Amino acid sequence: MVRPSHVGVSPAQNPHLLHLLQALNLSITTKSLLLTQQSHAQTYRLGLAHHSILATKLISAYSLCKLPSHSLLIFHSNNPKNAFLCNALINAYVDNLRYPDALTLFSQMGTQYDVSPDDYTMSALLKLAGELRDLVIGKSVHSWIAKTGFVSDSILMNSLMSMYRKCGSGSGFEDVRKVFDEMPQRTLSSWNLLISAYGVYGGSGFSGDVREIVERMRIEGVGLDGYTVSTLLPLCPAPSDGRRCDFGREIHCYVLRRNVGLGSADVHVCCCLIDMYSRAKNVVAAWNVFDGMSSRNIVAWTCMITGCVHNGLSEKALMLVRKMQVVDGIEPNAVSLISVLPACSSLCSFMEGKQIHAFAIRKEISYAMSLRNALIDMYAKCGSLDCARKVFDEDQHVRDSITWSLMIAAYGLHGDGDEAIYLFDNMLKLGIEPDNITIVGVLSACCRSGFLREGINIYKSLVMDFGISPTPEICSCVVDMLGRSGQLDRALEFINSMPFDPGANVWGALLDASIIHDNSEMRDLAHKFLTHLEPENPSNYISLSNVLASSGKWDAVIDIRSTMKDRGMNKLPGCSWISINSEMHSFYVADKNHPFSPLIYEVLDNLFLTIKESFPCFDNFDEDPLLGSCG
DNA sequence: TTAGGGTTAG
Repeated sequence: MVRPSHVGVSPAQNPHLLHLLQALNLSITTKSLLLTQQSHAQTYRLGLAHHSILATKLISAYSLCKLPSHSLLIFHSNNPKNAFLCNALINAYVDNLRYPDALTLFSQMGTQYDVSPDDYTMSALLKLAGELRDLVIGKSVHSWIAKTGFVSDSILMNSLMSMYRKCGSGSGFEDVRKVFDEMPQRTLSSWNLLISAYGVYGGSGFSGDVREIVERMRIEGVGLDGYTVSTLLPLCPAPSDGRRCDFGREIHCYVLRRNVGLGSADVHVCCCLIDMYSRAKNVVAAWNVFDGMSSRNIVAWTCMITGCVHNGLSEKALMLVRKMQVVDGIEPNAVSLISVLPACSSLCSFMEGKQIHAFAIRKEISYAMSLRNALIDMYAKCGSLDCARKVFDEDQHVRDSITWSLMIAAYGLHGDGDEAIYLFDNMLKLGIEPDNITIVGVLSACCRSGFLREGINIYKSLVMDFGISPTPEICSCVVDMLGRSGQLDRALEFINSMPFDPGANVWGALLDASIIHDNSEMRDLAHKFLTHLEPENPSNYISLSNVLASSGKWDAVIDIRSTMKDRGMNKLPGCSWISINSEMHSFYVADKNHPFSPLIYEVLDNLFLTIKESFPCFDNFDEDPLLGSCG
């Protein structure tokens, strides 16, 4: 294709022009506004303000500095227009999310400026179509490519794959693969886009495993680069997926052997490795990758923090937040704080959580919705409903369905069913659609507060008026509500009417309820199903064993304990903990190892006495098998 | 001047 010639002399003939081009290339690489403005001023000083190559570069440079309006001024001051100027401005609009302006300019190219769109124009439009998820525009460009014979342009075809990957069309992976299959020439990016599409669509429309794509790459002699690796690693299954997780390790070995990317200096690849090992519960391997990195950015630190939190290493996660500032001088951002807040919850470390909140306020990032949601969750789980509510009330315009769900669940957790229902009603009145987690939150709140009628009414209304399909978790809440209120027959009737096979959580709810209400027939039924569904879960045996022991049925207890022994089942004893003056105190059931044990049990005995006096129905309190060990 | 990668809340 013949390109329009630029106005003015060539860079080789004019050293000033060459110098300015180099300066503008540097402005583009560094995204420096100062350098862009200085270069812009120089174009006037040297009488090159209307040189179209410089103008094109200036349009791109101002766009990268997030000033597309400046790009437009440059465009207007250069005549006649050519494809370079138009494409640069269309790209500036697309990159700065000004999609309608990009489309307007595209339509003006032929009508107003007498410029024909080219492959670069189409590439920009494919990016726009992808961002807008506009398949009509995307398919129009596809037709243009087919008509003009640009199918041999592998970069443009890669843009087409990218568009189909973003838009999805119901055919999912198939559309992307079709473009890939029909490409006369492929680049490594074509393979990377294919793998990326596999990740987006989970391989639907593709019968094989992602490993088959990698194997094809090997057969065709295409090596993996940093992009390939960081696209593949998130697809490696964690052990909980029930599949082998060797693939991630194989990729890691490949990275080390071939020094993919820049090996330990490739932050992207290392972050993906940390994430892969963390998901595989191999936090030691994740830590080794992190320690071996030659330089770490905020994402790397946050990856490692997340890895620690997901693997129960809460103290280490909090330590990393301090260390990232001291060692690398990197301040945590909103994502880092969101990642570490669950560590405060799991340690019940209210003060640490509050310090993180204060830090977010100081750094003026506390308004971010995700961070506020994480703060609500942390405060509720650390026992401060008031602080959670303060964050919730801060700005009613910065609330999404998760914000509401968290606050409803917080009231449920703290036994305030009335407020949970009140908030749920308000949420519906404001037109915010509840999702399954909101529903579980409000039903659990009803259950905990003993609000059977209210809970059942909410459930019925959601199914009848909102057309919500009950999930196993929602059904489990209903069984729990009915069971705890003593309506065991109704709970069983509900289980039998469920549109799917009841899972362990449903039978578990019935088992707990039948133990509370001493219904041995229902208890044995629930236990039978539960152990059938989860034969290796020790909790299912322990709960029954405790009940049988309390009623003196020692033969049955011995049977259960020997079954557990035969199957090698061990259950870690439950543990509670509390942080007092930054010191953690933990307690097991009937634990008397704490130095203040005599005092603690004295206070506990007094509490039991007070409850007994207030509620005579608790006369058999200290004979209760679940509480007897405390006294 | 056109394509592809990493961390986050219930």
